[in-house]
This record gives sequence, C-alpha cells and structure tokens, in this order.
Amino acid sequence: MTTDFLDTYLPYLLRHADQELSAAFYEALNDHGVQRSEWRVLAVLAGRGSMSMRDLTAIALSPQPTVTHAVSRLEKRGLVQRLQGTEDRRQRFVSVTDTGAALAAELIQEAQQLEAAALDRIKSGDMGELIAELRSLIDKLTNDPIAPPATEKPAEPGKPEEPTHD
Amino acid sequence: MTTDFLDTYLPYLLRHADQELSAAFYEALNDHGVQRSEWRVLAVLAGRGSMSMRDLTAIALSPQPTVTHAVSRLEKRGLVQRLQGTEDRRQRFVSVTDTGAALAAELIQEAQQLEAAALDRIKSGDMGELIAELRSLIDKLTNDPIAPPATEKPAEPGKPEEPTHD
DNA sequence: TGACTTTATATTCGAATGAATGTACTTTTG
DNA sequence: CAAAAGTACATTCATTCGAATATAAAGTCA
Repeated sequence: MTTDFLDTYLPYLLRHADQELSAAFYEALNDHGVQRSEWRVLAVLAGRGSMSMRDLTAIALSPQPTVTHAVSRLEKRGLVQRLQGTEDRRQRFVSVTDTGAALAAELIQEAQQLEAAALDRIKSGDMGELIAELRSLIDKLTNDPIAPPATEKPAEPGKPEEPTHD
Repeated sequence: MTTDFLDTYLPYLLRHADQELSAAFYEALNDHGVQRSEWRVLAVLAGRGSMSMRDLTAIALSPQPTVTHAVSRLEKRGLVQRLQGTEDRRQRFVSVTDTGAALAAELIQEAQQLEAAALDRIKSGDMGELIAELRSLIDKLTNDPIAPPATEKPAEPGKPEEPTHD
C-alpha cells in the first residue's frame, strides 16, 4: 500500500491535530455565542493591553477584514473598545473591556481545561517537546523571509510578523 | 514577562505552523482557480479510488455541507464524478475524473515542492520526528473517544473517524 | 510645499460557510 | 411486515468570510 500524500503532508497533519484538539472547545464557543474569529481576537487581546488592528490581525492569524468584522461585533456587544491613535491617527487601538476580559478569561480557562483533559486522557507527558518543536518550526518559518539576513531597523516596538491569511 | 496563553496553547501553535507552511501554496491555488475546500476534496480523492461522501467528509476534515458544495462545483467543472451506490442507494461515491486526477497530481506536486522548499530553507532535517509525533498525537486523540476500549465490530471497510467540523 | 507613495483601517459585495432541516433510503423492532 | 428510528446526503438560508477596493493619514522627495 502506497503511503499516500496526505499521510506525510505536514499542513494536513497540523490541521488534523488542531481540529481534534479544538473540537470540544468549539462547541463551548457556540454555547457562549462567540464566533471563532471573535474568539481569536479575544484570546489575543486577553492579558495584553491595547494593540493596533495591524498587530491584532497578525497575531490572530486572521485576514484583516475578518478581524475588522469580528472587532465590530465585539464592540457592539461591549466586549472590546476601539481608541484612535494619537501618534498615528490612522491606527485604532483595540482593547478588551472589563466584561470582555472576564469573558476572555472564562473562555481561556475552558480552553486550557479541555486541552489538558485531552492531553492527559492520552497520557502524553512529552507535549513540551512537541510544543518546542512547533515553536522552533514556526520561528524558523517566520524569521526567514527567503531573502536571508537583512540588517533591519528596530522600527516600532512589538511589531509582529506579517498576517498570513486564513 | 508572563508567558501568555497563546504561547503554549497547542491549537494556536498548530494553526500558526499550518499557515506559515501553507501560505505560498494557497496563492498557487488561487492561480489555479481552486478553492481550499475544493483542494481538500481533490487531495483526498487523488490516489484513492472512489469513496462515499461520508468518508470523504471525514478525511477532508471539513463539514459535510461544505464538502457537498465543493464536490458540486468540482463536478460542474468535470473534475470529479458522482455515482450512486448500489448496495446502499443513499450513498454517493465520488471519484476524480482523468482531468481531475491530472489537476490533483499537479497541485500535489506543487504542494510537496513548496513544503520541501520551506523545510529545507530552514535546514530542518528532523521533520520526520515532528511528523511522527503529530501522527501519534492525532492517533491517540481520534482513537480515544473518551469511553476507553470497546470491542467494535469491523463494520464497513475503511470507515474513518468522525468528521470534525472546521 | 505639493505630488507621489506607502501604510492602517474600513467598507463593499459576491461568494462560501454551516446549522438546521429536508429527503430518500435502510435497519431495527415488535 | 409495518412503524419507528437511524443514516447518507442534499438543500436552504441567515450569516460570515475575505478579495478587492476605498478612505484617510503618514512619509518621501523634488
């Protein structure tokens, strides 16, 4: 039997693992009336202060219009707020409100519990290794824009990688 | 600095890695006028013979209506074909046409080239290890439906795991 | 300074998504 | 066997998505 394409195609395996791990949590999200795109926004904003749409988009790993929509909905629900930048007045700094922070904390806790439950249900203690490998992989992939080294000026603080569309 | 939630949240890392790895290929897909949902169908069908919507849905890791839509579009373009089952006449067996197989082969080759390029651009030789770990993780997650062991009857051949919605 | 260029975000709008439901067929049960 | 329950797939339709484009605010440079 020929080992077929998908069996060794890394993106497929990553997606598969993601879905298996996340399935339960996505149901929880439904119960909270929170969309996945919204969850991604909340999860990014939780803990950190306010951040520009640009950074938010990049870290949420979602297309910019999707993030704009999600933020608009969250704003209507009073879960996040937008503040116009003063330095650069094109920027909109988004942050969670108290209600939003509370919801985010709740969701994050659920996410962590479900993740932990799934992982120890399969008594895999070496997840740290997998995580480390993934992080290393991601790091190499993102900090290696084909054109090797380039002496980059520091620019703005906390500028994340470019947004990869969903 | 507190290590924040996302930094250790496995689903996030999996998504991140997936996106970094797939970004280039998704552009290639656009050039071919192929949707991601359609690509997933083609990638699954390639190599294998015909398979029921049920199995297709499960392996493509996509919701059933999404697969139905994708298959319909592919069928209109003459890339796949549907055959009604004879044993069980509710079933529809989907398979790629010659044209479809050709396109699939082309896309798969591109996918593999881009994957290889990305991976060796970062001179990571130990991907086999990561793949093995992911497979093991997926395997444990899927073959462990909370209720531990159950002596299951073989049922139909090649019956895959339940479809995890996107 | 004023014309470009670039960047940050919003908006538009055609298309895809997917929850809910429908339809057709099959299996089970009494 | 008939009724009930279950299963495979299709369809509907309200919503979301996201590519393309618009808008507005900096930068750049002559």
